Amino acid sequence: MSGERYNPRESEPKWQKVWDEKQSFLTANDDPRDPYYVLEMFPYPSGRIHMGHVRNYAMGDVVARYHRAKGKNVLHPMGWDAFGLPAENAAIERKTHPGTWTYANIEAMKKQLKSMGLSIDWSREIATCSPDYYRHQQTMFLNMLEKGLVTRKSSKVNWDPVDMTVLANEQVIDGKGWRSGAPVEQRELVQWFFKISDFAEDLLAALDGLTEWPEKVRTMQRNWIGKSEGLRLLFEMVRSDKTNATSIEVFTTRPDTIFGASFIGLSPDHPLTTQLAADNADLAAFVAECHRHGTSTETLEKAEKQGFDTGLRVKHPVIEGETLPVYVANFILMDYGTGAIFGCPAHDQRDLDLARKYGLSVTPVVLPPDADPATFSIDNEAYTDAGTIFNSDFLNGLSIDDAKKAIAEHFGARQVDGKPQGKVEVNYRLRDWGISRQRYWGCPIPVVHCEVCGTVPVPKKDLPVVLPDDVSFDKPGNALDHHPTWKHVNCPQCGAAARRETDTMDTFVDSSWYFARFTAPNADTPTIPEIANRWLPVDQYIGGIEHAILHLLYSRFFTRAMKETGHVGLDEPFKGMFTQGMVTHETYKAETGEWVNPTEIVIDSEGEKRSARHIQTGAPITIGSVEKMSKSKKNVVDPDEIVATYGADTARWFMLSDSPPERDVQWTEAGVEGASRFQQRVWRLVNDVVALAEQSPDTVASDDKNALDIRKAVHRAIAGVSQDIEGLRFNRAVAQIYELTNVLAKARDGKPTGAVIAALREGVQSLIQLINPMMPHLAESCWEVLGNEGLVSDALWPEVDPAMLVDDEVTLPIQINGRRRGEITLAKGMAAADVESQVMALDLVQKALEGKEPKKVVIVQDRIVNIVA
RNA sequence: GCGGGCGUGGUGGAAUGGUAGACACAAGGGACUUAAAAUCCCUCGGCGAUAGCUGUGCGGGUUCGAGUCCCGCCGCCCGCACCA
Repeated sequence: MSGERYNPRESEPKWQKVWDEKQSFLTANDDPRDPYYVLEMFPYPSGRIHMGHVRNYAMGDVVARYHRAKGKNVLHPMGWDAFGLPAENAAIERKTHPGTWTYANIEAMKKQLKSMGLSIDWSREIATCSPDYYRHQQTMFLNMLEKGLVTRKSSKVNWDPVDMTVLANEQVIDGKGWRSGAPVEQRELVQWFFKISDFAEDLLAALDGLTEWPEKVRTMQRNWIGKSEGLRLLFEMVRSDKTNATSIEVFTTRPDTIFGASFIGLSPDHPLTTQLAADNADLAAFVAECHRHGTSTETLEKAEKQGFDTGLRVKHPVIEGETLPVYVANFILMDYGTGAIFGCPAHDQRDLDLARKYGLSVTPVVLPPDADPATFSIDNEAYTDAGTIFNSDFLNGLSIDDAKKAIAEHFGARQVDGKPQGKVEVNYRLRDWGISRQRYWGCPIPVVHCEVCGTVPVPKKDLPVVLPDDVSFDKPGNALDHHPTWKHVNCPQCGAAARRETDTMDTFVDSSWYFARFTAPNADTPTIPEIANRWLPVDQYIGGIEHAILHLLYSRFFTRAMKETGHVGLDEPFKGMFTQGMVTHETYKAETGEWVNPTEIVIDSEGEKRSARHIQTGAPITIGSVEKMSKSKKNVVDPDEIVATYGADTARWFMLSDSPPERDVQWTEAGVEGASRFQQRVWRLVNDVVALAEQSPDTVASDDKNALDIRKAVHRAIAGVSQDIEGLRFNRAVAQIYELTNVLAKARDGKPTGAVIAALREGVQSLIQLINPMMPHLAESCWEVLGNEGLVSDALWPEVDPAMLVDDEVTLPIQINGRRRGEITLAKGMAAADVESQVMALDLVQKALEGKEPKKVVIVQDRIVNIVA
């Protein structure tokens, strides 16, 4: 028996079947135990899982199985983020329906996930492309429409010319579409929006309460929301025949620098610019030029500051009799603030660049600390740091903050055009969330456009608005719009011929509430609020950092919107958030420069030197850098092959060991083999101990020192592993399990007495329970060998005996002048005076002191002794 | 440019201000074997024969004591980026 190797290929499917048959991981909503909701970001059904999924779901499963063992009612569901463009591309390439392709992929991936042995309640599985799911999304869209959380407006949008659809700001990365990578163009389109900006302040403020989120993610969201406090300020215009506008409104965060103002800047898209350009061909050409360059971020960055003098002038608001020129400038954005600024070149680099180019005045008004007001001047670098206001009449001598307050009061009390000249205002960078996508494979937006009644919601009794099946992807663009009949309907209000909305929703809408749907996946309503409120927020959410802004911010907004529409009773969907690192692998390159897959090469090691050659041709292969696994670099490892070769437990164990979970992990063949060896070691240990116990049935002399040491090691491990799993430090939990295994194996090999064997028997029992969340199949097999009734998956987590964590002796390091010179083993908790007399009596101490008295003796109880000679 | 993070053996990484390098991988040596695989044992930051000295990117500081805290550099990574 003990000679047999553990065979995961036999054992893993066996236990998966047992779990299935016993419905081990089904979760009841009415279970009275404490609820615990653990969720990993659901996958896009691309057809195959990758190692990133394995890592993500291995972590989630550890958390789920641990809390199950701790007696919680654990919800651990899985679903599919099933709408999206790849299905349409596949439809074009393979002449299949996007749904056919998607559901086939779901089947394939589900099989793969099941082979991992995850403790998932598959009865709650959802696919966002199913009408059973998206009908509720349509209901909520209409609820949100009623509540004024949805608008339709014409807006300049990011247009992806490859995917032929609109992208949200968040989906544009470095000026390129997040999926297609194509440079994004600006277009003017009528779009549906969720009014996420109404929640900007709340979304920002509530970040402080998300204490179980990574600081990095919170920071990224804070920056994205981009709150800035400033002043809206009216500049009175000097009369001109070019326009009848009487004032220009600007937004500034630096009103304290108003005495240094030297021009007004307008966005090329400012209404006044547009008006002036109508009669001014040169200005029109300038604006057109700005638009040409205005699309990609890269060009923006390098673009020179350019301005166009409109000839208009405004009155300087605080310097009597002085006027300022009005420029149109290429760097001013229309959709931030008011689309107009006042330029203070001395204290803003962009303004300075423009001022130098057009010879405008540069007056410093903030004096750096220690600078001499008589000689301080600005060269080609604006001064943006703290200082004291000068050259500024009634603001002189104030700090920047005080000056801001003073000038806000000053302008608040004055009137221009019958309004206060200045008004304190808060601005956010966060824009409304444009959800319209000109695609077929998405959730239809349930409205009808009627010439008479305008935009009419589809009556709720007519939901869901279902996607038509008979679609063709022969033409580029929106197949829904191209469908011959689908969009032609009668107006639900007046009955006249009308047109269905053919935009579908951004797939980020689908993933903004799936976590709520899991709590009642078959309900007739989007949620059953009492049930959702019991489960939510998700106790532990785990996923990739790439969703730090998009998905997590949208979900936070959507949860608030669901609260306002009565579907849930809370604001924040995710109490604990964890972002795991990527899975990386070495890259391999042939002499031809082509990337080569790891399976096609063999590594030769000679000492520490490694070289690679092609298996078939023997051609030399260059070992390249370690990179994120990607198809393009061919440095991917297929989870199916790993499971087939080593088993799921080995893959899971390796994904959890060594690297801290938030950091990248490097997949190596040697590492996997190490994990696999450990699996065999555990199997052997358990079998050996069982055999020993059978031969030596008599038990327990509890004062046996060796047996006690084993028990202590076991309980230390239980305590440590529990803490590490709760803190998501899986690599440290793994290390502690190794440590315990080493202790137990050593005891097995050391001619164990009856008492030791009894302790060992208990020890391996606990060890298997500690291993269970990580290698559940192995654990079940060992559990069986140990002669337990039932499944280890159903067993409660071992209890820590606090008495076993206490040592009555402790070994203190002895430092002399901060350097370690020796150690002493004393009774734990010994009084400082007693410790001192014991330590001072030591030869090594007396030798070091050379007969002198120590200057000082520091004793930290049970930790350290430091003697200052 | 702004914001955040990180820098520890050959490698991945441990270390509530208290014995730096737990645990693992790689490497080297040995045992068992006809041989191999598997397994087990030993060594493994550097210098040194030992005692010892030295060592956590670099330079300072606080402290009885610093990988950890503070200041200043250097390097790498990530995010945002004409947001007034």
